[in-house]
Amino acid sequence: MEYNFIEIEKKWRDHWRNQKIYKTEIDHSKPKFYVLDMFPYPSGAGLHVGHPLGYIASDIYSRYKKQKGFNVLHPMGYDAFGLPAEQYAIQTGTHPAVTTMENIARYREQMDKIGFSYDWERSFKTCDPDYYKWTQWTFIQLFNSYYCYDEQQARPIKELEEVFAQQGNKDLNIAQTEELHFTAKEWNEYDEEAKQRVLLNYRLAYLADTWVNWCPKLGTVLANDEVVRGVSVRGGHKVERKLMKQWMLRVSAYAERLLQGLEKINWSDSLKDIQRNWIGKSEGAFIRFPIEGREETLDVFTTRPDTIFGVSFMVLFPEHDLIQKITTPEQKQEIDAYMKWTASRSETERQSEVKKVSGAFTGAYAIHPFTGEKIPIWIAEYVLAGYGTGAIMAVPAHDSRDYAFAKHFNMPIKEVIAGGDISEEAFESKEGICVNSDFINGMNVKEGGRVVIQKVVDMQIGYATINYRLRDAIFSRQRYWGEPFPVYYKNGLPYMIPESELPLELPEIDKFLPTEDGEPPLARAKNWHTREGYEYETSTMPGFAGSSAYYLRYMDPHNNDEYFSKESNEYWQNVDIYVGGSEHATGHLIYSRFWNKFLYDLGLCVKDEPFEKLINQGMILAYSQFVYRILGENRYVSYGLKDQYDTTPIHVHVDLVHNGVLDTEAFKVWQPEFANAEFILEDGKYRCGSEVEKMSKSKYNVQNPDDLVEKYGADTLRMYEMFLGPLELSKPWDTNGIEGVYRFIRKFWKLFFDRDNNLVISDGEPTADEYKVLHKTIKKIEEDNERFSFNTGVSTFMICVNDLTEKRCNKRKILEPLVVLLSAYAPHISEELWSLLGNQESVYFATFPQYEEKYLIESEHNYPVSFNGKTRFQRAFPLDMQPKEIEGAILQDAETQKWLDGKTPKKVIVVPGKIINIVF
RNA sequence: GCCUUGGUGGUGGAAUUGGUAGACACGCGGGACUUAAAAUCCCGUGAACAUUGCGUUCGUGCGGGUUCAAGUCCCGCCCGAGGUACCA
Repeated sequence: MEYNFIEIEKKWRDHWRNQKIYKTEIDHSKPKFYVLDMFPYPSGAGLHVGHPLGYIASDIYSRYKKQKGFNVLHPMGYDAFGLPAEQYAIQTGTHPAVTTMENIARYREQMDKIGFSYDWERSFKTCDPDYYKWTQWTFIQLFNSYYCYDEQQARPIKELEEVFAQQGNKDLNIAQTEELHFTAKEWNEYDEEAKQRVLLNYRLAYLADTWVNWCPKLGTVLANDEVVRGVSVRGGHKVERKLMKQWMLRVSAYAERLLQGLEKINWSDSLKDIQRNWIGKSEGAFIRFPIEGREETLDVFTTRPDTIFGVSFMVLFPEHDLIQKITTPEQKQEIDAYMKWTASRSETERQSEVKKVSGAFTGAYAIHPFTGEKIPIWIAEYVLAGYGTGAIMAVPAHDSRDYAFAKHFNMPIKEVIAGGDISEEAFESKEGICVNSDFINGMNVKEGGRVVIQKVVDMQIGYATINYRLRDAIFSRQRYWGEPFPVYYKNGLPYMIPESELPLELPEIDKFLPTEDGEPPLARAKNWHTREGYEYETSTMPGFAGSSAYYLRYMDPHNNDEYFSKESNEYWQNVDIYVGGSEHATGHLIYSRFWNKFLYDLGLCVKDEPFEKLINQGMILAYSQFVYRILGENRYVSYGLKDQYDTTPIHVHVDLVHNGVLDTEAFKVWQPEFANAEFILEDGKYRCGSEVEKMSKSKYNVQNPDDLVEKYGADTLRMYEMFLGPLELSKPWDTNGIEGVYRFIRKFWKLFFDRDNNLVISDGEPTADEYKVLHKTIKKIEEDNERFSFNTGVSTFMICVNDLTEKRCNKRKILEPLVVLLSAYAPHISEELWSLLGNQESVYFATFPQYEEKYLIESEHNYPVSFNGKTRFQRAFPLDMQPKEIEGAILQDAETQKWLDGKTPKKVIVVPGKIINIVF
């Protein structure tokens, strides 16, 4: 029998589907293991070879874990709400649901061809009403909760109402939008509307006027993680700052837990660091400065209370509430002009001119709490609205931004920490001795800071506090293709529709554009909400709403009464291995952790963290190939000779190039303009130039997995994608090496057949040498699998097969375990060989082969060594050993003799610490 | 700027706790089979020198250090990739 992968793969694909081999159910007799891929957004372009990289790795691991006796949950679904389908709908009028369904069908077809072991019965897409019902449900729970810092968890808002009625909001340590003060009496006298308004200040999903990233081109607001360097991640459009009433999620309340949680999960340090930076915890002090001649105070947050004697001016962000109140008539014009100027500047402009100093003086002065000095109050763009109090005390001697500002506007720079030279630049070190600083002179920075904080506490003008960079997430999008909010409005205040009415389905509308008066597309919907006479929310939820807890839904995807059953969650717990790209570090992976922690607080799920271990697969780039056209001619010159001519490089389709050599005939046929092309060759060949770029249609470098599956088979593709290099690394796709893997697969196949392609398997007892090969392979593959090192895993197989081919080994006792071993990597061929060996059940259910140590120990580098009275199989010898040849000396104890089995080694060659060879 | 990574043959990459650096594969060169090609198989392939068998020296971005032993650990640089950036 020839190795006919087309037939074999189709046969087993059908078999797996028909027999529902990959159906997973709760099984308390086995330990669970949950392996998850980040589900894809089904785009119109289909999958290219980069997409399946992570899926193949997780599939190998799932199959491996299954073989080790775990009950493995390995699901797949689609992140189906999103901008591209909606943009397409606006252009063509095709409903996003239609586009999405088509794309999903294509994705599914492509994935099926690669032989994944997903349990497709658990699959769903985020735009299914059955699914987003629970996204909406969670939103309602967020709305009905507040966050208690003392308990470090979310609590029902009802509880808070009772507390307010009894004691007002004094001394409550809870998350809030702004600081309010009211007594129980005041609360009880509020009418319903006023109470609701106050409660919004504490809800975990709340409505507030916020400065948002508004993208006019996309017609919607964007979250911080959706904006990079002042432009939108999707499309790269300009983003403006705008004050809008938006739904927000109080993610910031969870900042500390999100930070702490990182300690107990197994993610890469770099990813944890990205999250730590994003959360941005900084310890410092809140200090209240009096303003000369006014009742209002100027509140600042600083991490350097020790530098308070170096303050030479104060700065507010340009839209700060205080500005209108404190600006003096003389300065009014200047301030107004400055505010007008900053308002006109887009986020993009601001970001690109970070180094440029600008600002204006309000004419007002703050009073230094210790010295009584007058400190001028300025406004400037470099102070941010969303961080701290939106106001700073500027200490130019010890902060480079304040330094630049002081230099530019000619303000005093006063050294208060010794150790630097402030004549040229700010001294920002946090080590040093306080000078020119009254009662903290001579103390070090830390101590000085402590004393200052103590002092402001005594004076009741401040306290030590912690600030986080993490902001609340903007949760409204002015788009159609997303989850509708289960919200209606009464007198401008939001109310949730009852849970019994969920899901609130997305209505049909005639056009997907915003309305003429700028309302989101949903405002076009007619007779949608059943509540006549009330306004309803016309925004929809952002992309991360549906993707924040989808992994929980896989545990119990068809449950219509609950998000997921208690039983299923107690069994599956959380994701053991999560595989996906690191581009989600500050978006999805923060929101998911937040969402999960909230559900944990509700008592819905048993685990506080959603993803125990995270594997980041690298991006697959592509080599683009170039030909060099001589300027103004239809002649093309080979890469090595191109410098002798005046040429332009032209992208050429990668399929026309093999190992850097252009197939000139195919090139002529490729496009009409090349039909009469002439070539200047080197060594009789046309060599192309190449460059590493992202995969893109226009660069003719996209590699489609379907083509490769057709040419080499899915098993070869799977193994080759793994063989390419370490999973985490970004690397260029290079089809050239795939032949090597293909050769290996056929070589493996040939072990089972004779010259005439008859199955010939011997039942003979393998030799010790053959066992050694097998056991070494098993041990190595197991190690490679456990650390997700599938590139070395593939190599291990190759070495083993080369070895067995040389030994002409066709013994069942060797080959059968190898088939099981290989089935995680190359399931189709393994399944075929497994059944040819006479097995009835699918190889998917076979257990991982065990090895016997007696053969293993004979492998190189593992020798029994007696040390401290124990015999171990190890490489290293005691440290005092010198390099030499030892004649029998170290192998004389009883244990070692037993292993040597009467044989006497002639000579043992060691380098210090390691045996190189034993000569018998 | 700050944080995180990484730098090994012509190429992708091995080397798990410091222990024969370059596994495995591609490419390249040579050979066998063949009328020929494809396929397959075998040999060689870090560099330099030496060469009829052993062989010698140098080699993991650069410069130092620790160690019997360093790609791996420490100190100081250089370069690349990713993240982040007026976060007070």
